Amino acid sequence: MASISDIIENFILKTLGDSESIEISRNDLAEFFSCAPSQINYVLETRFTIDRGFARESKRGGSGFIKISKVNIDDDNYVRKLVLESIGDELKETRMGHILDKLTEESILSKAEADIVKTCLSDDNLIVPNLLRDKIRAKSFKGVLVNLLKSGEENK
Amino acid sequence: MASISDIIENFILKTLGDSESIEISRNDLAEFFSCAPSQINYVLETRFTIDRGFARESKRGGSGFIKISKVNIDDDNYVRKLVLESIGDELKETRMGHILDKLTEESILSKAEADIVKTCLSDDNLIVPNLLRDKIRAKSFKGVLVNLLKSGEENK
DNA sequence: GTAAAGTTTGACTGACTTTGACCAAATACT
DNA sequence: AGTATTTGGTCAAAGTCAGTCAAACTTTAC
Repeated sequence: MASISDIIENFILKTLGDSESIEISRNDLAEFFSCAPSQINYVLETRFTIDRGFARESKRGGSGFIKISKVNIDDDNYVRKLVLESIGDELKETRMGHILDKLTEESILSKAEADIVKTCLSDDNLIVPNLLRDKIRAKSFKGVLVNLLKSGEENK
Repeated sequence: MASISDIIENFILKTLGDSESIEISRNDLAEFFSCAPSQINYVLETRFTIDRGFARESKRGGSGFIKISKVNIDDDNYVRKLVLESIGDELKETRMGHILDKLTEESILSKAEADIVKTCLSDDNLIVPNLLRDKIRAKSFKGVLVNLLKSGEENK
């Protein structure tokens, strides 16, 4: 069964549709779904993240709003940023999943390729202590991304 | 005599029927059979394994689930043999390279896909002691192969 | 009859969700 | 300006699922 959070996520996605961005009212949405306002934040924080290709802005006070926009990526720069800044020395499975989904959406990787990475670097398969797992994943995943940049370079 | 585990196994098999996959609730099932929830895990771990042609996914927390899907292992004999017999518990980088080349030759994998696996599971990236490295590689690589069988099944 | 293998149980852990009390910022109205 | 009102933000507690592991029990094999 879908949770409220899932339902709200889908509602927002649908509302977003093909638009580049939308503005919502946190309180209105919360009332519409009969949930706590902070539930809206929860949905935004867990589903409309940078890794999944969204950016958020908001304003408080009278006629305040929450704006959700799609991040449009210049391929190389997105990947480069991931490698150089965003990922760091540790990477959790969930976060890698989101990034891979985004890369697939942007046709930087095929779904088959993304699935391969997910499998290779899953918690299940990386049979080592937790912290080390995240470290290996970060290193390996960045390796894949760097290769991506390299092979992209060849086709120019 | 049929143990509870056998009964649960049959129940799941029957529920699965001709479907490619089903989602169950661990707690509901446990309550239905008046057993400990972990008994469900036991059934899954002993009966719905890769070797028997099943894959599992799950989510915890509110509206969590356990998803069981079929994997057809009988189909592609080469890959199947690799998974079940040939690879074993350890796999050296060189050998994996050879296998991947073979898979590419046979058009079971694209070169890009093979390269991704090579990168993910290279000695360079798997920053752990040597023996452990080969173990991780064996497990991860077999995971990739099983997924291959699984997705092969979907395209029919 | 004993050892090994398979099964059952439950305590503990971890992941995800929901809720509400309290906080901070921006506007609207004196 | 100063204060009330209207937003949204944060955080922690409670709730809801599934995972793990080891001890106890049962069946099977020898």
